[in-house]
Parts: sequence; structure tokens; C-alpha cells
Amino acid sequence: MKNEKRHPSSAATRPATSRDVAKRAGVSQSSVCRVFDERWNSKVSPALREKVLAAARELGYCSNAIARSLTAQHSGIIGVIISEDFNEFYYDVMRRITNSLQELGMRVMLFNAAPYRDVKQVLRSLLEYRVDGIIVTAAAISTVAEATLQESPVPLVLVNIYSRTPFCSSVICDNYSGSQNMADYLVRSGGQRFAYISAENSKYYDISDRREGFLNGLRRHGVYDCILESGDYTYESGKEAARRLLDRPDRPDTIFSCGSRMAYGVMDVARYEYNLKIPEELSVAAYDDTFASALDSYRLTTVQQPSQELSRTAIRLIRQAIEGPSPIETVYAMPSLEIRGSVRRTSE
Amino acid sequence: MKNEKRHPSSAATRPATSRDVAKRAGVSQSSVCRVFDERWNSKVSPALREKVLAAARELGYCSNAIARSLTAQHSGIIGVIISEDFNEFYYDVMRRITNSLQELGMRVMLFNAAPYRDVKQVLRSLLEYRVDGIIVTAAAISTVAEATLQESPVPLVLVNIYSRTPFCSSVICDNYSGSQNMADYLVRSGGQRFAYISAENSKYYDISDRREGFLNGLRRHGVYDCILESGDYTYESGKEAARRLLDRPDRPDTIFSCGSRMAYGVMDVARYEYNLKIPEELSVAAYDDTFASALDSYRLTTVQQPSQELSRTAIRLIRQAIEGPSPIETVYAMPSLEIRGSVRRTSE
DNA sequence: CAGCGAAATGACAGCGGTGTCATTTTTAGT
DNA sequence: ACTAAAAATGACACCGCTGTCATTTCGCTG
Repeated sequence: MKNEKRHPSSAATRPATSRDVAKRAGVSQSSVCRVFDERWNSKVSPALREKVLAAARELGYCSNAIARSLTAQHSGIIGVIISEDFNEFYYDVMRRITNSLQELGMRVMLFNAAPYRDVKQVLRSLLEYRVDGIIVTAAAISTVAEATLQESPVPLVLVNIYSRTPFCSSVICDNYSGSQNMADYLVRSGGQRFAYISAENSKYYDISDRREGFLNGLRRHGVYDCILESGDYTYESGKEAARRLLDRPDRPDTIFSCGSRMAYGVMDVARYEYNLKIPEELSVAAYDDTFASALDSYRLTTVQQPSQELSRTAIRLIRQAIEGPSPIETVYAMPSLEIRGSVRRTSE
Repeated sequence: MKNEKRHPSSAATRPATSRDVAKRAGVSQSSVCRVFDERWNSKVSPALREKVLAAARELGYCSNAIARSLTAQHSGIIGVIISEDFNEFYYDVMRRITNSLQELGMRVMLFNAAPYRDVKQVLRSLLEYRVDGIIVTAAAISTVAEATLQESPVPLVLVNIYSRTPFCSSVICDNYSGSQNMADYLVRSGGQRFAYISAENSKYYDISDRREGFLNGLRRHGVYDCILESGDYTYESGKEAARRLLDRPDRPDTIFSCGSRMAYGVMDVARYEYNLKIPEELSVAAYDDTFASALDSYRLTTVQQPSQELSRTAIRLIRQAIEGPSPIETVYAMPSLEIRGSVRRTSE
């Protein structure tokens, strides 16, 4: 479906500059800039401002942020790196970060750091554009990537990336506590035989804290036994793990998964293949609160990461770092339990 | 948790320039640039290149894309506007677009156009940064926003925004055909009494095509009756609509919802509140294929928008428009039916 | 080894703003 | 009305890179 009309690009007339406006208004170029500079425009006579604005309007003048950045030595751009396999949660974080930065008058330059893609190159691009700061939001980022980021000459803030040797500020959700609290809850709800489904992957940042927190939480209640299974975060892998677990002679009565998608798999296999009633015959819980968890068909009890707190803190940290020298800060955000109906409650 | 270390910003040493490198290497600044310019670096003597690269490495030189954009008259940046209430589908589209642009060596400047936020301001920001093109990806964009965009002096591509008077290229998913095909399928599957749940909202772009396509699809099979209900895209509103529908004396046996979240609500209410078996006693289908549709608890038959085709086409169109004058093109992407188990199949 | 053309390198003027300083205009004080 | 100080405006160098043109260097041939 073609059309006779053409894109504006065909006009090919380069945008008006402050000099063009100046000439048209019969004033100096400096004055034009002053009119468009908030810090100065109060000190410009109404007459001149009027002339300039009129000329600018006629020429469709729009000041050039690129040129401004050149002298200003800062671009007003924040680089945001997000990992390729971003799930719902990180989308939410990204959305919030974008919103906040936008409201603060900063621009977001978005990059997708697929695990296979060279993070070094992404960082290079960011630096070439002289971004004022970088926020790395990632569900999973390789440790080599971490090493690369370490060399960044511009302020950097990590979201949910735990670095053993912090080289920049970061805000991370306390995986350990989240899992531990869930363990508390599950034990107090009357769980007897526990299983944990992990999704460890060497090339990604490890979330072993979720496992350790859970196991330790159990131990604090005198439970030293927990069946360990693993998947790869997908629904299918959750189903497979569930089959292995439910086929065991010592079938668990409570399953905690480190990701909610796998938990949906567990629930569906349990209900439709093993005819188990949830939560009566099997309790299921998971880390990460995603959309489907709230649906009546799942009502999955989860550990919810506070995306708002995470993004707010990330923004605060990056602003601080840009503002000037500031100490490196590692902020822990506390996840909360989202209690729904997938866990049986007998005791307490 | 503070730390003695500090952010790189504290170093406050401005990045090395090509002149710095030139001085250090004892060559001219022009030569430095040539070494870093792919088009020229073959015509530079190995000796000089070596000197320059060594100096650059020592100084941690990174060429300044901002300065380059200034003379080059193009920034290598594509503005991407995405609507605030972006759902899973648009996240996917955005992810693909980001990936493609990144691979093509272009940068993405992301903006979130909340309905309440001034699109004019977003556009202004984009123009100030002299973006080479703009892609507007939106689930919902107001018509006033559309008017603003119309004035954009840079190439623009609309994704899933149907404009009656096309002023720029766009790629849109054929809502009408998608619904019509679903109507075909539902009738041929043996549906008798149909209902359609809409989500019309004046301030957003209207998706009445989905309704019209559906109704027309039914008519083509001699079905002139279809109960109309409405919600607001949310799970809860779907549940409410379902209750109203299922309370009717002439209860429908087939419900098509213009959004999948509402369909989940329909399914859950039907099963858990009305004890209806799906698909035996009630068929449910929806527009938009989101994650939960594939789960065993729903197995929702949907109209799936081809996110890959949409993003690919958007990229092609924007590149064409940037390349040079090109005719305005409106590309229709055909959605496909994702047949799962939520629709009963009796006839055929 | 002079002499020539090709290749490599350097010098320099922009790109569109900002910031500083000089100049002009306005305002106020006596 | 005259002058000093304050305010408004203009002139201009510079931000870091690109592109053009001038200059230098190099490789060959006779």
C-alpha cells in the first residue's frame, strides 16, 4: 500500500540553527541562545524575547542538544543496560526507571546485553555518547561482563547484581532474606517435606543466595532435609522437575521454586498429571511475583521483589554519583511475601 | 553500607580527546581521527597507526560520538516511544526493535509516553537530540498525540497505530482479519451463541476493528447475533463481564475477548464460580497471545500478533525513510491463530 | 640521482551551541 | 542634564570531531 506522500526526510532541509534565528530576528546569536536558556531568559528584555520567539517559531527552531552537550561536558543521557532474557519483573523496573529519568529531564539510552553479545561493545557505545551515568538492570549478567563494567569511567549503578567486591553503588534485592522468610512461612504453615527447585547457571550471575537462604531458613526451624531439584526458569523445566519430585517415594509436600514460571509448571503437573489438590495435598511457592501468580487458577504465594524501591534507589544512587564524588553504597531492598492460596495452612 | 571506595566520577578527569592522543603520539589530530575512522584506517601507515593506538590505549581514549554527530548531521540515534501501559506484547516488540537497531549500530533513546504526559514534550526532546528517526510503538496512544507526531520533521514509523490519514509509514497488525479469522474458527468449531468483550476507551486509539472483524466474521456464516460486553483490559474486568454474561438467560457458549487478560478472568469465573467445564460447556478465545495463555491451566486459543514481523518491518521502514525520500508505506501484518484447548470442537 | 605521481600526513575551517568578556543601552542619583 | 552603575546585548573563542585542501613523504622510472 504505497502512497504519494513522502516522509519528512525528503524535505532534506536541515534544521534551523540559532544563527538562522538570529539573522531572521535581527539580533545576535548569543541572544537567541539566552532566550532558550532557562537560567538566562529572565534577564532578556521582553522585546527581544518576543522577536526571537517569533523568528524561532517561523523557522521551526529546536535547539540542538548534541551541540549543547559538546560544551556542557555532559549529555543528559543515562545509559540503561538490560539483560536479553528480561522477564516481567525487569520490564517493570525498566519502565519505572525510564519514567523517573524522564521526569528528571534526563534521557535514556537503552541497550540490550544479551549474554552472548559483547558487553564491552555496549559499554563502548555508551562511553562514546558520553552518557552521564549507567544503570545496569539485569536478571542475569555474566561475570566477565562485570569485569568489563568495572572499568567504566562514568558513574555506574547496578540493580540486582551482587558483586563480591563492590566497585560501584548498587541496589539489590535481598535474595537470602526473601527465601529465608519464605522458609519461615512454609514451616510455620505446616510443611513437612520440602523441596527446592533451583536454576543455577554458571554463565549468569548466581542466585545461590535464594537456595542458601531457604535452606538456612528451614534449618532454623530444625528442618535439615530438603530435596534439591533444578530447572532453567522455564515453565517446561518446572514441569519436568515436578515429575521427578512427585515420582519420588519420599514425595515432598512443599515445593519452593526460585522462579515463578517453574512454579506454574509444578502446579499444573501436580494437579493435572498427579491429581493432587493444591494446597491441600501439595504446597507450592516461588520467588518472583509475576502476573499469572495473581490469577485464580494459580493464586501462587510468592516472594515479591519491590520493583518500586529498587528503581527509586537506583535513581537516587545514580544521581548522587553524577552529582559528585559520593561513597559507594550497597543498598539492600527487602522483598515481601505475597501470601495467596497455594500454601496449605495447618498449624499456628 | 557505605564504603571507602568512590565512584569514578570523583576522578573528575575529563576524557582524553583526539588532540590529547595526537600530542602524545606526536602526530596530527587529523591522523588520530583517521585511525579511528573505518573508512580511512586502511590508508594510514602501519607505523602511524601503531603509535596512535598505543597513545590512545595509554590515555584510555574513546572517540566522542556527540562531537561526531555534530558535523555528521546525524546522531545514529533512533527515538523509540512506547506507551506507558505497555503489555507483554509491546515489551516483546520493543526488545526486538532494540536488538535489531543495536545490531545495525544504531542507538535507542527510549521514551515512555504515558497518556497523561505531554507527547509534545517527548517529541521535542527527541528532536533536540537530533534523532535520525522515531519509532512509535504503542498499545494505546491518544489521537492528540497523533496530531503532534504529524509535525515531526524527522522520519517516523508507527507500530500498531492506525491512522486514517497516513502521514508516515506504519506497520499494523490487521485487527480486522485477526478477529474475522477467529470468528471463522469459532463458528466452524461449533459455536452457537456468541459474545464479544470489548475494551473501548475514547482517549486511546480505538480497536473497534477487532469488534467489527469479529461481528463480520460471524455474519459471513449467517450468525447475526452476538452479545456485546465490555471491560477495561484487566483480569478483574474480565471476571465481571463474565458474570454478567453467564447470568443471562441466553447464556453464550462462546466468548471472544479483545484482550487475553480479560479472557483469563472469564475462564476463572466460568470454572470456579459457575462450575462450567472449558471447553466442553464454554468456549473462550482472545485477542493477543500472552504468556499465561500457554499454561496448562488456561490453554487459551488466541489471535497472535506477529511481533517479529512487526518489529522487522518497523526497522525496515525506518531505515528506508532515513536512507532517503521514500514513499509512505502502510504494511499490514497478518496475525495468526494460536489454537489451544479452550475452544470446543464439535463440527467440521 | 633528478623528477614525477601517488600516497600519507598535516593544517584549518566549520558543525551549533556555551561562556566570557567587551560594548552598548538603560536606569538611577545628584 | 550629566555621570556612574547596572542591565542588556553582541563578539568571539572554544567544545571534539569531520572534511577539504595543502603539504610532505615515498616509491619508481629513466
